[in-house]
Amino acid sequence: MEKQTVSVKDIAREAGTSVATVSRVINQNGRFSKETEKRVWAVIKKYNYETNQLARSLRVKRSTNIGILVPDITNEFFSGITWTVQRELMKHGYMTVICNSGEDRDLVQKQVRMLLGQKVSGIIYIGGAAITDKLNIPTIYVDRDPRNTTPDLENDFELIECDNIQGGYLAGKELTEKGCRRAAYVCFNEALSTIRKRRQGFEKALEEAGAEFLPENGVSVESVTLREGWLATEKILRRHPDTDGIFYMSDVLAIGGLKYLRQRGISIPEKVKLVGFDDISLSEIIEPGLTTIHQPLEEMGNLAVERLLSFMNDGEIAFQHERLPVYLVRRGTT
Amino acid sequence: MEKQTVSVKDIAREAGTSVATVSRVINQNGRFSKETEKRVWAVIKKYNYETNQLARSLRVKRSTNIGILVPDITNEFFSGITWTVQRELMKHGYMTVICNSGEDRDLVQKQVRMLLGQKVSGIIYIGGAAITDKLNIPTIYVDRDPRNTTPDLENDFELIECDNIQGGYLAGKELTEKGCRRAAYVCFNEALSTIRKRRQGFEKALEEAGAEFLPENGVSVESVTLREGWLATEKILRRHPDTDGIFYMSDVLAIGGLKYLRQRGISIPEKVKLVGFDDISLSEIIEPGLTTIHQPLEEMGNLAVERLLSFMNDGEIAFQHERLPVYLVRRGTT
DNA sequence: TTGTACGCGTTATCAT
DNA sequence: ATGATAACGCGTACAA
Repeated sequence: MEKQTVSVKDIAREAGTSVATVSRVINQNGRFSKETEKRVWAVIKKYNYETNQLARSLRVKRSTNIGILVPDITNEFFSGITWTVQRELMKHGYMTVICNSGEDRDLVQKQVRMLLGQKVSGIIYIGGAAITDKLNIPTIYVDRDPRNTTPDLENDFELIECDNIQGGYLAGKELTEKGCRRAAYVCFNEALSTIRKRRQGFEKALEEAGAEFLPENGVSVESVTLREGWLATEKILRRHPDTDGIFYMSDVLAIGGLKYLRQRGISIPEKVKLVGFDDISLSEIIEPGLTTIHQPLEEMGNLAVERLLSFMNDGEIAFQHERLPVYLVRRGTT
Repeated sequence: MEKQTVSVKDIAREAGTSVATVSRVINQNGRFSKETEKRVWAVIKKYNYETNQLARSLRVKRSTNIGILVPDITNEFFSGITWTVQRELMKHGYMTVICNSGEDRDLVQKQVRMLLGQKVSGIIYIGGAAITDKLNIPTIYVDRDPRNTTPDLENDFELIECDNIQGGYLAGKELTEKGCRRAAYVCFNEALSTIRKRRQGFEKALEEAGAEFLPENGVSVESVTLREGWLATEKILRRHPDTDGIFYMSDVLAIGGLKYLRQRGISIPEKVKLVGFDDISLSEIIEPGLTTIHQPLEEMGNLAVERLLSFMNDGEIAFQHERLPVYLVRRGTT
């Protein structure tokens, strides 16, 4: 074992001064002579002292940590936005605590409690569903609208989302314009605001085009994985072999579906056309390239941080709901 | 604003007892009457009290948090192993603080300091390169051997890695057995133990097969992205148009390379054969399926947690270096 | 069974 | 410019 945790007291003793002075030097508060400062720094270096953040946060009643809640870190969309947020927060001197829930509602609760117990000064809640308590610290919701699952929330919360309705609409429009008459969709959790809005826009587009829309042509999967996309596609084509277009509400699902169609020798886009959502990097790489709805991931992350900072610093609480535009990226599946 | 943070003192007052009793009830220590326990719990519920982890950890000198350091959360290999570790730690009552460094050395240092300042009880260091200080708390290194970059470390550290030499060897063997005579490789950071070992095994296989190996046929990329894989492949083929096999030390790079070859109309595997490393889910989905070296991601994560727990609890420090077996997954690129 | 009082490592206030 | 000391919220030894 090395030496036990060295504290300001140790530094003070060694530097022949008091703890108050050491603290002042460290935080560059108050005044002190150049000479003692030198001495203090020297001892700090010598003992490799690091201030105990626990004690510090306890004392000042706030930490310099921000919590990020994310539903599925293995999905590139979420890991990408998480990374953006973390990088941006860092520029402003904040450390980031990433909590992955794996879409587990109970776990989210535990994680929220941990973050609160840890006295983080803010929370960025990506894919913010399934929280029951209203948070009393600065919080920015990103991607999913929490109102469905958090009854306490009225409109007094900040939300950064993309235009999901428009996204769904663009997807539907692309399919019908390319000739689809019997389109289906694959969604994830129907309770999520993102999913509902995307479907809403999708249905509107089909309706406008006078395309037949079979409500039972929607399939909901258990989790967002390639395999689930594969299975969902199989289910759809088994039920309605004449399906000529599928809208997947996540690129990961779409790519799984693409795989199924290729294995079955079903030609894309001639026989079946596909549109995804998110525009993750794979979508460009896969063959044929996946036509999809691009989400402005970076902008969402940056805006979230910007809002959180002004929330925390200026205390500004506008409770804005920002809706960022999306656009269609046309590739080989339509 | 809601009520300010409620503490044990508040609970004690309201329950008509002392702080000591409240604390005992919460932690189920010592003895107390069933009756007072009831009363205390009731008040706790009523005020929605949550213990301040900062204060608690400060007092008991240890937290129930574990830090995870990971170099690139957007890479499925790392996010997958991170998720496994987190899930497993949770089962044992530990919360997890994920720190993504984006392969930034300076950032890693900052994050380590934060974790230490946060008094985490342990650290799982995935892809553990670029740390200068020796950690004085239970630490398990996963994937990368830290000795190259952490001079202080002799052999007194725990490491969980896969058999990288064997992996490289299997890759080289596969290529030569399928007829490659002029193979190249694409690596990431040549200083990393994983990379060096993979290359070592690869070269050995080529040598055994009597295949020509051009040292300058290795390309090192700046970051592990699809784009970098694409560029590296272009570079290789421009330099040596007769290259007939490429070993990518990460699936992400390989898939980027695959894309390049398809765009150039170079037939796979007839003209050029490819082998990747990691076996991420994309590798199975892509067309043609990527032949790659499978890393036992789950086992690595589980073992890391197991070791960390015995390190922390039993104080058992065997400083073992575990090397888990890998195997080749043959798909369409060879 | 329960309460009092101290200490964990910091920072901030008030003296000096 | 510097030092003594209270306070942050909690756990626990000791006393009752």
